[in-house]
Amino acid sequence: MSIIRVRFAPSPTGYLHIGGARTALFNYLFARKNNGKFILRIEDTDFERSKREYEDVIIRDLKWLNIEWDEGPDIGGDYGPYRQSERLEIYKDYADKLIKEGKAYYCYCTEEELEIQRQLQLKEKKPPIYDRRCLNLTTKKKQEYELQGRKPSVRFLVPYKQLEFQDLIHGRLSIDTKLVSDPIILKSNGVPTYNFGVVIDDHLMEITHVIRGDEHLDNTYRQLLIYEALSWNPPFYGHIPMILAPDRSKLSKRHGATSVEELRKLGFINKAVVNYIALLGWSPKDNTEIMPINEIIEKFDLSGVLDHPAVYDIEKMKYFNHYYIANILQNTEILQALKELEKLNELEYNLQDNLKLRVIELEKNRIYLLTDFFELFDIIQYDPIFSDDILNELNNFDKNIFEIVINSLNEFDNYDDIEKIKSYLKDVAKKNNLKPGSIYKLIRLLLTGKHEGPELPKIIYFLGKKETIKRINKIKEIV
RNA sequence: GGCCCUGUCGUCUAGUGGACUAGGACACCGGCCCUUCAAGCCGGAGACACGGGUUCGAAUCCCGUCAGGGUCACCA
Repeated sequence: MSIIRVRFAPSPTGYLHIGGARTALFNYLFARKNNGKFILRIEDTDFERSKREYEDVIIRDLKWLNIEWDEGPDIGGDYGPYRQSERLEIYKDYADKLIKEGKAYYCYCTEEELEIQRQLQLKEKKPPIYDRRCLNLTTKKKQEYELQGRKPSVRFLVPYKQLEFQDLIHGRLSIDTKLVSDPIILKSNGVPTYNFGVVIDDHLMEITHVIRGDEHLDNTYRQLLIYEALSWNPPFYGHIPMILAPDRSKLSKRHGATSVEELRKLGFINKAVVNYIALLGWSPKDNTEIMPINEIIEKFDLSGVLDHPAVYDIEKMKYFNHYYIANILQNTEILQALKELEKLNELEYNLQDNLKLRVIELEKNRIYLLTDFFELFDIIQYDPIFSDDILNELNNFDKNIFEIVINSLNEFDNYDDIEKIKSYLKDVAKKNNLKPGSIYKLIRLLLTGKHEGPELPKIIYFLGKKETIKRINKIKEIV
């Protein structure tokens, strides 16, 4: 039994999004679970749209998710190169071989001609299938085209038959290949198209299992046919269901945060994201949800992957994030993530690690996104900003309560003990026959300019006596 | 339009002919706690798309209908 080899083969035409990340993750899980190899291959044969910077972003984001590959463009391997743009001469030989054997043919049709043809067929409500007008071109006609300056593309000649294969997720699938149009395998500029490139590379890289999105289901038949023409054994295929937007349409930018980069900027934790997307279309036998990656690997089973699409629900992912922050991550891990996040969002808090760590410890139970920590950071680092409404509210407060609050805070000394702050404030209220809520509200407003936020004793604790008094005196002058 | 795939609470799912009064999680609603917003704890509401079969028995098997998605590029 040869070793299992899988791959993730993105084209660098955009950011790594949730769907791609999940496909990569399932390949990674399958490889790790079966002690196989996971390969990253860049499919950059579309020179118009491919950009090196996208490749960099994809690699960076996969790394952020801790999805690691054994071979790839950045680290090399025995089956390289791992960028299709660096393998161009390989494909041409195989295309020539197919032509020589009569399994492929030159096509001199221009893109415009093909487009007209397609529209015509569509208009007649017929499937847009290439009519093979270039299949039996005479030498004379070919020369004529060449003289016109036309450069031919190479089309694969689809043999008509009933074709079926066993999909790892959907089971037995079949189609009548009469419905499959002869695909172009080499563009007129000599660059392979997707359907040809994957076949050649998957074979040469000895890929054993192709795990990819459902949108490739129909491509599989074309690819299977090419394997057959080349007398190669095809890999196993597993088509995982797509991830849909809440409105059940294809997930895209307009549906909010769908790229890994955006999620990171919002304050998601990599482990939480991985855990969540692993559960999109798959669940372990025992229905556990929160699992560290090694447990996911251990429990992962491709046959347990569902065959119907899943809707992406960022709210549930937020809960996972909350759970990881509150219960799983070490404070130092959170601190590290916070630092990266500050850099990413171009924020700078001049707070010592020690202080940040204390904020983390005291706040992590109520935090959903890492960015939520910044709320308390802001309070500590910056003076409050008062809106007119808040100023108004402060003016309407009983001046006596003002005095009581200021005096009490001045007399108090145990600012380094949250419990003592808490009980002290309670006592102050009691002694003066006030509802605790009223003085809490006032102090909160004075210190932060807001109605909501972290627990008040915590705020006072982090501000300390000096800063607390300073802020109160400052606002007192205005009101 | 052809072809292909799919259909369990709003969402992710458990379920593989009897253990289903259909279980869990997020979200939602209510309560407790309480100095705000939360978090936490407790409770509640909420689904087998529809119609036919097969069977003693169907969420589970078959057929049809409807609905959703994918795909039909010199994009991947």
